[in-house]
Amino acid sequence: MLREGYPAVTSRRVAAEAGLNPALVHYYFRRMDDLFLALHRRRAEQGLQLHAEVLASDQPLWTLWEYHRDAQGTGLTMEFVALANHRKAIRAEIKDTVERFRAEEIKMLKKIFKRYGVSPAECPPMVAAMLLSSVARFLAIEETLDMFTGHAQTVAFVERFIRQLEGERRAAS
Amino acid sequence: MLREGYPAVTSRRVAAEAGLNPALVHYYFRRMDDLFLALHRRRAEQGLQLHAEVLASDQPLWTLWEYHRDAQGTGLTMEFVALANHRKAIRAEIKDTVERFRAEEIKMLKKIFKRYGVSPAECPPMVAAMLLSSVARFLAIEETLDMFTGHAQTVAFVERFIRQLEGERRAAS
DNA sequence: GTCTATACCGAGATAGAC
DNA sequence: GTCTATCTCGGTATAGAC
Repeated sequence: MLREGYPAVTSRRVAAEAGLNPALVHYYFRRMDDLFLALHRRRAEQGLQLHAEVLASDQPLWTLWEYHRDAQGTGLTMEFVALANHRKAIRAEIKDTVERFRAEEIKMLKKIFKRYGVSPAECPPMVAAMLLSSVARFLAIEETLDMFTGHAQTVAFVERFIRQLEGERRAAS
Repeated sequence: MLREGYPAVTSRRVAAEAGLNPALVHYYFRRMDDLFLALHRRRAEQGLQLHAEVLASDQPLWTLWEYHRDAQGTGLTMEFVALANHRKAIRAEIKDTVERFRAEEIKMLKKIFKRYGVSPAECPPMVAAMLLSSVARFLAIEETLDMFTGHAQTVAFVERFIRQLEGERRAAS
C-alpha cells in the first residue's frame, strides 16, 4: 500500500504475501473494502496510543512533531485519504477518524500552550495543529519523490519555535 | 482524474467521454503513460503562465497564495505525485517539473521579500515557499473530504502575514 | 479454515478492415 | 483517422470439495 498505492493492494497479492490462497482473503474480508477498513481501524487504535504518549511526554511538542514527521505513517494516511475520496463505502469512517484525531490534537495543544503561557491570540492552538500537520505531511510527500531541497531549513524553522517553548530536545522518543 | 483518481482514467473511459472508440486512445497515445505525460506537460505550461502572472501582479504574494489555494489545481497535482510514485516510467519527469516550479517560486519570493525588506534571517524565502505550499495543499486535501474545521482561522493566520507586507487585497485575480 | 475451480468483468494493447 | 474484433492479463467474487 505504501510502496505502490492502495490500488496495488489486491486480493491476489495480499494472498501471495501471506503465502495463502486468494479465496481466503475473501473468506476473512468479504469485500476488499472490509480489508481496508480493518486495517484502518487498527491504525486508528495505534494512533490513539501515540497520542497518549504525546500527552505523557515531558516534551509534548517535540514528541508530537516527531510523530507527524514519520514519513511512513504520513504515507499511509495519504493512501487512506485517497481511498476515502474514491470509495464511497468507506469515506465516512475515514473522514470521522481524521476529524477525531484533529480534535484530539487541538485539545492537546490547548493544554500545552496554556502550560507554556502561549496566548491564543498570537497563535490559536487550532492553527498550530494545522500548521504542524501541513508542514510534516508536505515534507513526507516530497520525500517519497526523493526531493529534499529546502527541507532542512524548513525543519529548522519549525524546530526553532518548538525550542523556544520547551528547550532542546532531550530524549529520543 | 480529479473525481476518481488516476487509476480511473482508463483508455475505455477516456474514449467514452470523448464519444470515440477505445482503440483511438492508443492510436494517439501508444501507452497510457504517454497520455498522462501529455496532460502533465500541458499543465506545466499553464503553470508557467500563472507564475508569470504572479510576478507581473502588483500584489504578488496575494496572487501566489490564491494560485496555491485553488483546490482543483492542488488535487490534480496530488494525483500526478501519486502517479509519479507508482509508475517508474514517468516519475523522473514529474519530479523534474515539481522541482522546477519550486525553484521558480523561491526565486520569486526572494525578489518579493527583497522589495518588502524582509530579511532572509527572519524568514528565508525557501522556507516561505514551503510553508505557503504546505498549508494550501493541506487545506485542499481536507476540502476534498468535506472537512473545514479550523480552515478559516488558518487562512486568516496566513493572510495576516501577507497583509502586513502588501496590505489589503485589492483586485480579485 | 483452506483449497480448487471458475464465472465474470474490465483493463491495456494490437491487427487489420474501411 | 476511425472503426471492429480480439488477445491476454489480472482483478473481484463465489461455489463447492476437502
